[in-house]
Amino acid sequence: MKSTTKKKSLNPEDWELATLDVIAHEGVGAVAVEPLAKALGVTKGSFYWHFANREDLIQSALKRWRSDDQMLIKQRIFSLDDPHERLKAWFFLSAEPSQSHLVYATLLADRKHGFVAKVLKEVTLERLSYLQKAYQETGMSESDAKQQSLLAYSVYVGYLHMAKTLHGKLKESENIQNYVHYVANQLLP
Amino acid sequence: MKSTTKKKSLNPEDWELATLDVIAHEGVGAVAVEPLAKALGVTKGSFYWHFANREDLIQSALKRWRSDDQMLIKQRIFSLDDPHERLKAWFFLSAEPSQSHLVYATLLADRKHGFVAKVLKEVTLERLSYLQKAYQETGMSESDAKQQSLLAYSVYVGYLHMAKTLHGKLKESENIQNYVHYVANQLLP
DNA sequence: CAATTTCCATACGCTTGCGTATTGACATTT
DNA sequence: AAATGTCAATACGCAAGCGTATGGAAATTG
Repeated sequence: MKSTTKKKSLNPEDWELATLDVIAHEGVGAVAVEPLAKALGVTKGSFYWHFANREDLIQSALKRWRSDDQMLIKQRIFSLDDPHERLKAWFFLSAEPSQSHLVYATLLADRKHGFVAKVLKEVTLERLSYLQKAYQETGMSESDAKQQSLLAYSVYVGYLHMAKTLHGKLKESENIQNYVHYVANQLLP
Repeated sequence: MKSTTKKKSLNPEDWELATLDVIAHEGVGAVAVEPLAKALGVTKGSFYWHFANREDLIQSALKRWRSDDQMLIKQRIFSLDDPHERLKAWFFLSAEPSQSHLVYATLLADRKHGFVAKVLKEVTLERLSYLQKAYQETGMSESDAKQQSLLAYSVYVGYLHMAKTLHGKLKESENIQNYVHYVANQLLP
C-alpha cells in the first residue's frame, strides 16, 4: 500500500477505505494505526479524533464493505427475474477479480476476532439463502436446493483461493472463462 | 493453546508440533517464539539452540506437515486401485475434521510469506494432479478431467471454510454425510 | 473578534516480541 | 577428572505498535 498524496483533511471514509485495502491484501490482523496514518500522509493524532480505537476502525470498515457488497449483488444478480440467469450471473460475478472478494477471503481465514466471525457468518448466510431461493425457483426441492447452494457457494470460496494459490497457472483469461462455463454446466439445473 | 507439562528436555519435533498447532488455529503470523516457549514450559534460550530463528522454525514445521499429509493421502486414497473408490475416498477424507485441513486453510490465506506460498502451491498442484489422474482413469478426457479436478478441489477448499464459518449450522453429523454424498453424486462420473 | 469545533502533530509510557550475548546445569566423551 | 556438547535461563537492546494526554492550526459559529 503506497502513501497517497497528502490531502487537505481526512474524513472517516478515507480511513475506512485504506483499511479495507489492507484487509484485502493482508487480513484484519495487519491493520495498524500508525502505518495506516503514514500511508495517508498524516500521523495518528487525527485517527483518534475520528475513531475510538483500532477495533472501532475495523468494524466501521467492515460495515462499509458489507453494505457496498450487498448493493452490488442486488444490482447485478437479484434484479434479474429468471433464476437461471441469476445463478449464471452469480458464477460470473464470483469469478471476477474484485477487492470485495479479496476482503471476503481474508475474513474466511480470520480466527481471532469474534466480530469478524459474526459479519462473515451473516454475509455468508445471506448469500446462501439467495442462492437457495434461486435454485428452488428453478424447480428444485428445498433440500436439494439447500445442498446445491452450499455446493455452489463452496465452489466460489474454493475458486477464490485457487486463483491466488495457483497464480500464473490459472490466470489465463480463456482458462477462467472455460472454467466458469464448465462450472455453470455442472451446477445449473 | 495450553501449557504442557514440563518435559525433561525438548527436541525440535516438540517445537514443530506446537507450531503446527498455532498455525492451525491462528495462522502463520501468530507463531511467536516467546509464547510458544511459555506453552512448552521453557524459555526461549533453548529455542535458539535448535533453530536459527522464527522462520527456520516455521519452515521446519511446514515441512513436517507436508510430509505427514502426503503419507496420509497416499495410504488412504492412492493405494486404492479403482479410480471411483479413490475419488470417493478423497471426498470423505476431505470432509473429516483434522489438523491438517486447518493448517491448509490458514496457509491459503497467508499473504505475507513467500515460503508459505511456495509450499502451498506445491501441495495443491500435487493433489490436483492426483485428482486429475483419477478422473482420467474413469474415462474422462484430459481437459474435462482437468476442469473437474479443479472443481472438486474447489469444493474441498470451500467446504473447509464453510464448516468453520457456519459452525453450528453445518455441524450436524447427518448433514455432513448428506452433503458428502450429494457432492460425490454431483462430481463423480 | 472571541469562542468553539474539527483535525492534526507530537511526546509519553507501556506491552509484546525479536535476536544476541552470556552464563549455568547436566550429560557425554576423552 | 577435565573437556566438550546439549539444553536452557536470563539480561539486554531494539523495534513496532497501542492508547492517552497535551498543545497547535485552521475552520466555523455566534
